[in-house]
Amino acid sequence: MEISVLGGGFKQVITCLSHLPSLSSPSSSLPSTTRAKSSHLTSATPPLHKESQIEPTHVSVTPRKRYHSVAYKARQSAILEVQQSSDLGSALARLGDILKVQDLNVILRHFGKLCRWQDLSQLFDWMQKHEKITFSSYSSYIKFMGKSLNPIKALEIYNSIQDESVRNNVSVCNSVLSCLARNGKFESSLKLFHQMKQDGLRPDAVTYSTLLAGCMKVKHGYSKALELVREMECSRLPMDSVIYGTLLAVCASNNRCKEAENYFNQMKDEGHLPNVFHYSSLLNAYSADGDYKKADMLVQDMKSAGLVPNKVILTTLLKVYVRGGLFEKSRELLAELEDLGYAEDEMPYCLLMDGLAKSRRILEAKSIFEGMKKKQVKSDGYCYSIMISAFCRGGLLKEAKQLARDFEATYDKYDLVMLNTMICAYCRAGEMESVMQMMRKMDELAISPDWNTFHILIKYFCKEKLYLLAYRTMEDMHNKGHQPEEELCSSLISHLGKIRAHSQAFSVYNMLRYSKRTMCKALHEKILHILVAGRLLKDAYVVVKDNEGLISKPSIKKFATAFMKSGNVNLINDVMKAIHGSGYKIDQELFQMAVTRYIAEPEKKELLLHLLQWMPGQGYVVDSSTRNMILKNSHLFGRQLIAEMLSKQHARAKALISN
DNA sequence: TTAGGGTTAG
Repeated sequence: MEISVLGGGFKQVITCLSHLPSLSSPSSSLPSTTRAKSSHLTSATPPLHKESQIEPTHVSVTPRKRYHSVAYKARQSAILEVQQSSDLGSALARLGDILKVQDLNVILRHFGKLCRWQDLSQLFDWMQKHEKITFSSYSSYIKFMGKSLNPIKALEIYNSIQDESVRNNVSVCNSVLSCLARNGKFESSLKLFHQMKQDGLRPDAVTYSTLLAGCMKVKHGYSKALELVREMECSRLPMDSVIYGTLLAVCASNNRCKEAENYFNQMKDEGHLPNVFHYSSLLNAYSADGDYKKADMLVQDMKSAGLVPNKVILTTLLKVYVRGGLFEKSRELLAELEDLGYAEDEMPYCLLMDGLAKSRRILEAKSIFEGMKKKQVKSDGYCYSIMISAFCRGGLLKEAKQLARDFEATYDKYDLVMLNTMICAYCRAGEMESVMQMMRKMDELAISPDWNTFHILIKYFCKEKLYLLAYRTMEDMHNKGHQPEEELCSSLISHLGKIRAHSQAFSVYNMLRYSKRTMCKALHEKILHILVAGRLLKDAYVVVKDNEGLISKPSIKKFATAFMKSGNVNLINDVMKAIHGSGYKIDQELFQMAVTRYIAEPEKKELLLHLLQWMPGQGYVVDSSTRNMILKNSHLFGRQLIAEMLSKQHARAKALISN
């Protein structure tokens, strides 16, 4: 009955196939609607080859291919049997001989599409073992490895390929590169790409498209993308609409608004029609600087081209309006989103609330929040975190606290953003107990505060004069890979200095020093004072040595005096050289102190002799009282040597005077 | 006959 609505060709195929028991069953089990839908297969255009191999029942609808050889039918039936078998191993043992490589590839792709990773690997291993494998087997298998998030395995497979023609096959290479790029290993994929080219790969447009897609998620992605585009141009590979799409997305994610616009126009000039995604990327680029005039024009242009703005387009437009401070227009657009059923979750509301809050229009944000709660919009708590921050920002701490409590009562699940928000709210409200409670919760969930929250916590602890707690928090922050702001470090260093936590102060100084941030000069001097006060003279020496020319003379004098008095005697000469090197003119008092230390420790006589020898070369000579002191104790050092050195210094002094 | 892209919102 159903068959009568179909063309005669299809009817005949059904009749013909029904002779084969294994093939007739899937077809007859189709519901009648599905069969009716399949009627397009009776049209003159043959179905995709791909499809025909996976579903042999739909094969050969064109009259020319209506009848197949027995061997062909046997293969098709074997493909189905292997695909449906519950014991792949035995199915392959039974049917492997009938199946050609291309049949096995069909099965391989079938498993991949259905995410049957176990079967996929088992089949691939079998194919390798029986040497029934082609480059397309590798290409498909590696692609699916990438989808199953196993880039290491994919790379292993690729590296194990011995046959050079397969290794350099462009589609195999593209698969590997795509697999690395999509699994966040963009740098590795670029490296491999260069290696592949050296080994003989001739990249095609797909190769470049793959690599360009990787540029989206990385830092400096835009400049990398430009390099790739230039390389493409040099190889005379034409741009197509896919590549333009990728490029636009790269521009958008790197805030390259002007460039996105240029590519968009270039694309149109070359005759490629932009689709919703192209528009969306460009619109997203506009949203970065809130250019609502351009955004409006673009959406208009899109409509004239016959495209209907979808949820993403309209939400992005809302973002543009919010960024541009057009709150009235934003409200109207939000209403439109609601009418279209595009505001079923909290996101568009949050966008607007956040924008209002950032413009200090807290009460307006609050009214949006209340409106969305009244409408019972689906929320996972994000709107709470926005409003709690908003209340904090507006100094409405009571409201913030109340909302935090509401949130705690409604949701028992905390996520990173919420915990950060709550900690910030409680810090602002001065609720130490609640802050600690939230921190414990973070600990339990193995979540760590974000950069901003760390700052707020540290500032809060400083305000409460809990400097050691602030220090431990900063240490934690540093260990988690965050770089604290210089100003915060500087103030914590001062506080720690005041409570005589000298080594902790030095540790904060070092966190800053070994980060890539620039440091203001005064900080070196500040830490130097703290270290000197704490008698951490060796550390102080390192600070002086590492910051030649950045420390004032009085500070150097203070340090040097402290060092000569009680620093490590073995480093006295080094300190002399360091302060001289930083342009400080060493005075007699310091020399006298140094000599006194050496006299007290005669076993260090080599050091004294070294100092005396070094002095004249730098224009220094000992004064008479130091000289007398040395002479008085010269038996400790060897009279002859001392006499020689002092006479050298004397000669130098005379020369200096006559000059 | 194999490989490629993409949108919003922490």
